[in-house]
Amino acid sequence: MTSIFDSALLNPAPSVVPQRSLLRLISRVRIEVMDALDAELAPFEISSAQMIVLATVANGEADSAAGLCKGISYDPGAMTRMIDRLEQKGLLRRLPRPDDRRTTNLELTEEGTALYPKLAAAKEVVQARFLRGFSADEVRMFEGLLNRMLANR
Amino acid sequence: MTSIFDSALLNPAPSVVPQRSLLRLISRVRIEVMDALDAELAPFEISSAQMIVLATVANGEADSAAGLCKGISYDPGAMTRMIDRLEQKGLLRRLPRPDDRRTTNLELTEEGTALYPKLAAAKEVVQARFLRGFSADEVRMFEGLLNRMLANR
DNA sequence: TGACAATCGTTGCCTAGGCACCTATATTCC
DNA sequence: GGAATATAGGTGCCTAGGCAACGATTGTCA
Repeated sequence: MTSIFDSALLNPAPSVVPQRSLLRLISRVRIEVMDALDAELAPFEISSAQMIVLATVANGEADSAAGLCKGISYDPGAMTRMIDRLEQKGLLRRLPRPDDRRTTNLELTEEGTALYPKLAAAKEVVQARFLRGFSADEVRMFEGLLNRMLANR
Repeated sequence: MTSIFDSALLNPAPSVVPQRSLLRLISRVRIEVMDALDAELAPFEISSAQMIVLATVANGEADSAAGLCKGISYDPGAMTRMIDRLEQKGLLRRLPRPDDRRTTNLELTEEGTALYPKLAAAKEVVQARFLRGFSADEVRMFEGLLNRMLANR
């Protein structure tokens, strides 16, 4: 699950040329992390993208397609098709909402509910792997720097 | 130029829910940075992906399609078409290489050479914007943490 | 109330990367 | 030298997201 944007801003030959640009470095870290996550999720036949949706619903951060789109910056058309796929897999369910007939509520099926913890565990495995050797302070500092970048947006 | 993978690992409603996961945070930072870069490059009608290729060639980090693919983790088929596009735009040129007829050398055209500094400047603008308020030490530390993540891969 | 705007989900079309496969050429190694 | 292997680039097919447009529904407000 790797696009040129993942490796964006030039990833010189892996670990040959030193990363000179923070932007490059961030992109490169992201691609590595995501590839690792995809590999970790492969046994479940779930893509990162699908996990995102399932997790967002599982965590109660969204209960409709529109909510999902807002929450994770996703195209509504793409989301329709994404939900189709997850429904076909039997992990997610669309429910009519009586008080607003434009919207359909989303909820995990029993199967989806059963699967999700395994997906979340896979994510934790990947995260822990990449953070090997980081102290709690370093993780906090890292988060702080990333959040400051976001705030600068 | 934003995919769900960009926002991967759940980006809760922007700046509403605190980012709890480093993975999320990295993905979110990347998407913001890339969106900003795309916006900055828009006047030149160049995508981030195209800039990556141009920059890699301009910096002498690759001079063939295969070199580009290795350097930035890109699919050969996609690269063929990418180069097609850049050639159509008159920014890049394919040249036969006498000593290896499998390969075609790549080089920027005059137009490409003229354009590239503007693209590089756009990237600097974006990077500087996101690093506002960072001390040199902080940038170094940030790079260090990212590189340690890569080393943990 | 009734016109207008906003929202929700969907669809069709376009773009673009991933993968499998192919041909041509180079390299390796017996 | 010659067969096997590797590499370079290209093509077709598939998937999937972005965008524009649409119908249905709901909200706004004059």
